[in-house]
Parts: sequence; C-alpha cells; structure tokens
Amino acid sequence: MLHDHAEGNPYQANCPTRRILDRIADKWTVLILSIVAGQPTRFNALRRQVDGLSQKVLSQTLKSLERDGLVTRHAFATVPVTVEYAITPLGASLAETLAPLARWASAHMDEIADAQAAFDQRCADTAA
Amino acid sequence: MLHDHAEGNPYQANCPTRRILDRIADKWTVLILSIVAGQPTRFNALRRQVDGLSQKVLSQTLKSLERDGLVTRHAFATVPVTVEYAITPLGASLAETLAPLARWASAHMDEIADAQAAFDQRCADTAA
DNA sequence: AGCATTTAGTTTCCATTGGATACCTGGTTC
DNA sequence: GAACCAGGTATCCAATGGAAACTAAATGCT
Repeated sequence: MLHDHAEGNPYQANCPTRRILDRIADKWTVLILSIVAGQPTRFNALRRQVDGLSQKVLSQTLKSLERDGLVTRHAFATVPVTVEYAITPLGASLAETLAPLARWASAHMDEIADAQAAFDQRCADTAA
Repeated sequence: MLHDHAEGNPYQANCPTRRILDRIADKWTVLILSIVAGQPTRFNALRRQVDGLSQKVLSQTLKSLERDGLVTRHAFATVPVTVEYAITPLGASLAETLAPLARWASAHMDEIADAQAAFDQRCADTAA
C-alpha cells in the first residue's frame, strides 16, 4: 500500500488520483482548457466559443480549474468589469496531455460511426 | 463548414467529435478501457477491480463501448454464463491516448493538492 | 428436497448533477 | 431613466449516478 501512496491508484475510489481523474476526464474541462491554453480568454468569450456550455457550468468548471491550480482568474477594473482566465504551467502540461484526446475523436469519428451503424444493424436483426 | 465536416469541431454541440468526446472523456471509460486493454476481462472482474463502480453503470458503459466498436463482448456457454470483454484495435488506439491521463493524475496529484490548499487558504483569508 | 451461491445483468428508488432561463450588480450610453 | 454591456447567481426541471434489491439458470451443500 506504500506503493499506492507513492504512485496513486485511480482504481481505488478514495485515492487522490481518482478524484483528479474525475475532474479532468470531463468534456467541458477538455474543451475549456484547450482554449485557455491557446490564449487568455474572457468568461463570455469562452461561453460563446463552446457551443452548449451554460453559464452555470462554465462558472463551476472555471472555479474548479482555478482551485486545482490549472488556470488563473484575473479581473480588470474596466467598465464593465472584464475577467480573463489564463493557463498556468500545471494547466499547460495537462492541456498537452488532453489535446490528443480531441485529436483522436476527430481522427476516428468515421470508424466509430461505422461501428455504431453495424451494432445497431445487428440489434435490429436480432429483434426482427 | 466543409472544413468542419472533414476534421470535426468539438466546440460545436452537434458535431460527431463532440459526442465522441462526451463519451470518452469519462472517468469510468478511462478506467475500464485501460483494464480491458491489458487483457480480456469478465464483467464481475471489472466490477471488483474498479472500486465504486456500480453494476448499472458498468453495464451501461460496456454497452456503449461495444456499440462504439471499442470493446467486444463474448459470452461463453459455461455455467453460470461467463462474459468476457476484450479490446478492439480501435479501442486499443484510444486506450493508448487515454493512458497519459491517468499517468498525469498520478504524477501531479501533489501539485494539485498544494494548489487546492493554497486556494482554500486564500478563500478563508478573504472571508475572515 | 431445498436453500445458498455464482454469473451477468435489469429494475427501482433516491440524491446529485446538468442545463435553460431569469435575475442581479454596476457603470455607460442614448 | 431605459437599454445595454460584463460576469456572474438563483431557481427550476430533466437527466444522470449510485445503492440495493431482484431475475434466471444451474450447481453444490446439507
């Protein structure tokens, strides 16, 4: 178990790595982090860029990312107040890890679509 | 928009890549896929290895992974029936993409814990 | 005979989460 | 003084997640 403590074991429910995995293996985290990694981005800019992302979830996700030290929040005393979210070095290293995920989805979407169609066909055949 | 169709744009809610991202950017998918990638595994073996994973969610996740062509399901007419889930080539390529995620969590858990502690301290100070 | 056990699920129920929408604050422009 | 940005909260309902009970079929134990 010392071994687990040293390395972390995400298969264990109460391990820190499991909690981290739960946070980072998330659709919105992947998308937001990849944008912010490119350049500092304002709250509403993020909301506009990520289609389907509600204000509430964006707010929660950003708060969580900030707490985890993955992004920083910077409020500027302009009028109206603008708030910019920027990547941290830790966040940048995660973004690099996450980027292949989006690329994989893009590269293999046709194969997945084919697999789904084949599966659904088999189901239909069985049912008939 | 042809560009989007050719490459996929996960920032668009209705894009196939977004739906794929939603499926694969998931705690259970990461954990299950990484086990099955190692060797074919039975239903209950998965449930026992992944702490906190309920039968319902395991069943749903496996069905989804099978439909997406990432794992195959093989039922053996033993008694009681045993069912083995095995990785496909497509699933193996995803597992390779996902593995760095768990490794990242393991490698940076201390930094995240520190960031959280610092953040909570700042919050406490502000509140006080 | 009859009951527990095993496998792989499904079903049921309740708590948590997600998403849509409305609202708030504060200053500016028209 | 009404309308309009920004960056959020508050509220409500639907969907999801998880715990636990239940199913089926066959075998072993008593």
